[in-house]
This record gives sequence, C-alpha cells and structure tokens, in this order.
Amino acid sequence: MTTARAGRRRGTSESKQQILEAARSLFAERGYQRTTMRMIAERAGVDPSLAIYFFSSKEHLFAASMPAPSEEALAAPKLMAALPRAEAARAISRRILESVNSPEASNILGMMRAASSKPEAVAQLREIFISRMMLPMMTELGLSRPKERAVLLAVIVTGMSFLHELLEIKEEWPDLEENAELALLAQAIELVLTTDLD
Amino acid sequence: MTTARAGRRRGTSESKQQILEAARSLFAERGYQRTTMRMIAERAGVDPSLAIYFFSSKEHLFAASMPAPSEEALAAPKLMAALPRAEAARAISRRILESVNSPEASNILGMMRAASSKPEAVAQLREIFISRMMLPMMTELGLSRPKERAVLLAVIVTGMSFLHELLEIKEEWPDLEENAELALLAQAIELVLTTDLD
DNA sequence: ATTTTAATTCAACGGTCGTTCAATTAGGGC
DNA sequence: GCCCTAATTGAACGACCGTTGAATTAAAAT
Repeated sequence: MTTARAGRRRGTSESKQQILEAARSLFAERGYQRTTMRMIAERAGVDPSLAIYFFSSKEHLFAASMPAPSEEALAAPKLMAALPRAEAARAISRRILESVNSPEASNILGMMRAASSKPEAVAQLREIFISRMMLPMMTELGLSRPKERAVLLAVIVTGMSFLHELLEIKEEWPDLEENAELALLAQAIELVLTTDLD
Repeated sequence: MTTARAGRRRGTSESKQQILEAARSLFAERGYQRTTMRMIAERAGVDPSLAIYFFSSKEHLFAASMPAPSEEALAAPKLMAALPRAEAARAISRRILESVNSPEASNILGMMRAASSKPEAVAQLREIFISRMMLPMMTELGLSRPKERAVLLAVIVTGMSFLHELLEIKEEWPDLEENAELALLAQAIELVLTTDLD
C-alpha cells in the first residue's frame, strides 16, 4: 500500500468539495451524532484534520452541508399552478416520491433525519422546506390560508416519506406497488389543497 | 453537600424502576446516542454503575425501556369496531393526538424518535405499532387488505405526529387550534379506511 | 450470630471523538 | 530563484463515554 505523504498535491484540488459531499451523504444516512469526522474524511479520501482545516468544526461542516433549495424546486410552484388542482396534487406527489428523498445533492429528507437528533438544525430546514418550497406553492395556487396549508402539506409529505423509510415498509410489505402509495399520497395532498380550513 | 456513601440503603429500593423511568424519558427526549448513562444515572439519582449492575449495558437498558403496548391500546380495536366508520376515524384521531405522544409510560412516538438514530430498534417498534395496534384495528373493522391499510395508517399517524413535533409547528403557527389539526388528521385517516386499494 | 446475597458508590481503564500543532509539499507573485 | 500562502498528513491531547472491579453497607437465609 502506498501511504500518501504530507504536503500539497499537484494540480487543482477537489478535496473541499469531496469532503462536503461525503459529509452530506453520511449525515443523511446516519444522522449527526453517528457520523464522525473520521468517517467523512475516509469517504472523501483525506485526513480528518483537513476537514477541520476547511470547515473549522464538525458543527460548521454540518451547517455547510445543509441543502439549499435547488433551482428545480424553486421553479416548481409556478409550474404546478398552471395545472388543474387534481392534476397538481398528482404532480406534487410524483415529484415528492421521485426527488425529495433522492440520494443526490438536495436530500432534504435525509437532512431532516439528521436534524431530528440535532434540534438546532430544525429551524433552518423549516425555513427551506416550508417557507421556500411549500408556502410559495400554496400562494401560487391561489388558495386560502396558504400558510396553514403549507404547514399541513409539509407535515403530510415529510411525515409519510420519513416514516416510509424509518419503518422500512418495503421489507414488510413487498407487494405494495408504487402506484398504490402514490395514489394515497396524492389523495392526502389533494385533501390539503381542497379542505375548507375555516 | 452530603456525599452519599456506598453500600445498600435501608428499606425497599426503587432504584431499578427510577433508572428505567429516567432512561425512558431521556431516550424519548434526546434519542439513543445523545443520551448517556451518566445522564440517566443523574436523573435517577444513582451512580452510573448501578444502571449497569441492573441492566448489564446501555443496549439492554434501551431494550428494556421500549414501550409495551398498554392494555388500553390493545383493547382499542374492538371498541373502534363498534362505531360507524366516520366516527371511528374521528375516535382514532382523537386517541392518537391525546395518548400516542403522551409524555407518560407508553410513549411510542418518543421511542420512534429514539429509534430513528438506531436502526436495530426499528423492527421492534414496527412489531408493536403496526402488528399489535394498527393491524388488529383494521381486521376488527372488517376492511379489505387490512395489512396494507395498517401500514398506511401507521405511516400517516406517526408521520404526522413525528413531523408535528420535529418541525415545532406550534411556534410557527400558534393560531392553529387543535380542532383544525384533528379534523385534517381524521380526514386523512378516514381516507385510509375508505379508499379502494385494488 | 454468621454467612450469603443484594444494593450501592468510587475510582479507574480503554476506547473514541473532535480538535490542535507541527511538519511537509506545492503553487503564485515578485 | 525566493518568499508567502494554501493544501495536506501524522501524531498527539483532552474530554467524555461505556464499562469494570473493588470496597462498603444492608437485607435475607441459615
């Protein structure tokens, strides 16, 4: 085995980015506490102290690894508003099942799991998920009491996705096809869009 | 400060029970990782090693602190089955909001939070919550595909409650009365009871 | 009364974790 | 070619954690 010697590497470095990606995926997979700096460093292929060199502390690295809402997610509200309400509900559901819990960059759900053992991080996620994604969607759709609906929508959506993963339903119930789940999620969402809240 | 000397205390001891209660509340509040033996011991007013003496390890203490379904919860299915479906949905919702997340003994939701950072514990909770509480309810109600409905019900119920707490909605939305939340939860549950899954 | 067993504290060990410090290597401006 | 700065590793420190072992006190058994 060739042990990497100290000192700067030739060419341009991608270490900082790799550390960030490793942190993102590990925090989402294992939560904040169970993710160690040494794990992150190993996955990024660097020394633990390099992560501290770039991000000062585990705390700051966690903050830096929090998802910013993607262009796609921010553009969604206007797209949804163009559809009839029932179709919008179905489109929102599909988008959620496909992308919100994706293993890639903007894994909001993974971060919520991470945040669930780290109360200080909750406010930031609430801001992103409710205020910047769900609330614009509701106002764009021209619904009454958009704030309340946004919260309810967030509760249903993340709640279902969260528990879906937490309880590992796929193991226990392998014969449930995506369609049934999608249909139910869509109906629940439609409920939020159409229920009279007054 | 009077430093408690070593040795057995006079009279009957409640230490074991106090340790268990301290563990239950701390695991539910902070999750598995962020709860230390020393915290549990302090809350129980004993030495950390006494907790090990009684429960062998933190792992076993955690297992021992998992909730057994209460008599009440196990009796619920038959009671629910006596009601018309819409009323049953409302009754289930109320029961959930009132008791499932209660700070007392059988705090299933708190334990789910604890388990969310501890994958090994998930199976046990699934067994309790789905198989022993939700599934009997569905079969007792005489519904088609009870297993699938039980899972969906569990997803909605725990999902909503979990996120409700995680996102600290009360802070952001203080003007939402319990009634609105209850109504929505009831409708979501009714949806699960009545939706055609085929 | 004596022995055995149960309950309890105290001090310490070994491990891991976040972080720091010094040393080393490479790039960029003069 | 020299210097300053940026990137990188390796070793170690201090804190904390779960756990152990010995010592101490009280109850239970004989």
